[in-house]
Amino acid sequence: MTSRAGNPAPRAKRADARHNAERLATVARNAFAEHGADASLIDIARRAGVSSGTLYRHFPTRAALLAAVYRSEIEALGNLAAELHDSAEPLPALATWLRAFSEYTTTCRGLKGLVAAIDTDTQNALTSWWYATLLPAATSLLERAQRTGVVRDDVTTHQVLRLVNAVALAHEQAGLDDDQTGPLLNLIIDGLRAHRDFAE
Amino acid sequence: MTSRAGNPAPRAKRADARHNAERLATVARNAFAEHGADASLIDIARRAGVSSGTLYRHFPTRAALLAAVYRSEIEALGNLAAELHDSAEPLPALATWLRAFSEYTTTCRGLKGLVAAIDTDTQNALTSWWYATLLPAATSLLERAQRTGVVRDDVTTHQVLRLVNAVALAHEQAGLDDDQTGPLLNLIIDGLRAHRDFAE
DNA sequence: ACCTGAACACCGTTCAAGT
DNA sequence: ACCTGAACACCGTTCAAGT
Repeated sequence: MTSRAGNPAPRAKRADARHNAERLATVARNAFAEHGADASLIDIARRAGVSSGTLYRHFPTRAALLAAVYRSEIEALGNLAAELHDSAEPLPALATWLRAFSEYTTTCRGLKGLVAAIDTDTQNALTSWWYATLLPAATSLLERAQRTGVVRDDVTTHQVLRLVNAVALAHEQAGLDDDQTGPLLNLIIDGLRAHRDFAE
Repeated sequence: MTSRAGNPAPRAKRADARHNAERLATVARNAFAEHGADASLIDIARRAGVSSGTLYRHFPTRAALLAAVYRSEIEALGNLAAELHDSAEPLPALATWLRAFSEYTTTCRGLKGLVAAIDTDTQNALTSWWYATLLPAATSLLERAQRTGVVRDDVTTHQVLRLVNAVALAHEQAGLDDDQTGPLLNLIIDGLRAHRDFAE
């Protein structure tokens, strides 16, 4: 049964390996919070008390580490999308989700780096669980709003995520100060709405 | 007369120094075009046939090099703003300028890094000529549009520049493909317009 | 006045050698 | 199966020593 399962047999890790992976993840979470998604990997390994080789063994890529660190946040965003899809009107649902998404990436700085990897790493992203969680979540809300006619239909999910993430990224490196991101998010959501007249 | 001028005496450089600075700038322009604003400085020096120390002597900071490389583009944007201020209605003037700004930063990849430095480097930016060119240009158009009531008044010039630049940045690292930036810019400009009703 | 090149302090990534 | 630590190939930045 185990060997015939669809998933390629998770294959329980050895105790020490599991411990190292966990420790790396928690150290990484702090490091990302402090230095952003570009935090030094070598420093993370050092602070976790393991060699750099061990970090690479567990997390072959930076995106893999980021995804592991922010697993629960990503899943929460996935669930939120499902809830909003059932409980709110198309436009408010999308708006609320985008605001939540923005809050998450602002609170968890590293998350922005992962979202940005959607474009950088498309090859790997396509086969990763976090991509399979986040993209359909956003897509379901966006496309519904577009079908209903309340949101312009010339934008894709990729573009919207990119846009909101870009705002968060720009804000991050601007020296986070206060939550000045509100007005810009309102601007974006307003811009998303289907427009009748357009100034040229 | 020369020594009593307001500017701190440009003080003609020695011929070799001037030649090195020019060569560095042209090499840098290529490097930035190829690798973006993060292009390796050491590589630029190498390709220009000078030592890294020489690069630092002429351009003590990355932003200084970027500003030197994109001098004409920055001035062109300044002039364009003045023209549009006189020749076009508030909203179209702002929209056109933002589109031009976006085109410039897309064509000259490194320009995005300079604009981003407005936030990173505020200290130095405040005293730099490019800042004194770009910011007033954008501000004059934005504030006029706000006074006229056609653009929402809860955004600052900083925010708008940041936003447009962020879109360009995100688009750059997404693998430039085609000019997919059009729809997003339209979205932003649309969002900038003063809104009567707002969906929450 | 200007330039060179070494020096310092950092990276990411891989891979033989160990347990 | 997992880990270590050295090795390789890169950075940015500074500064004595030269011309």
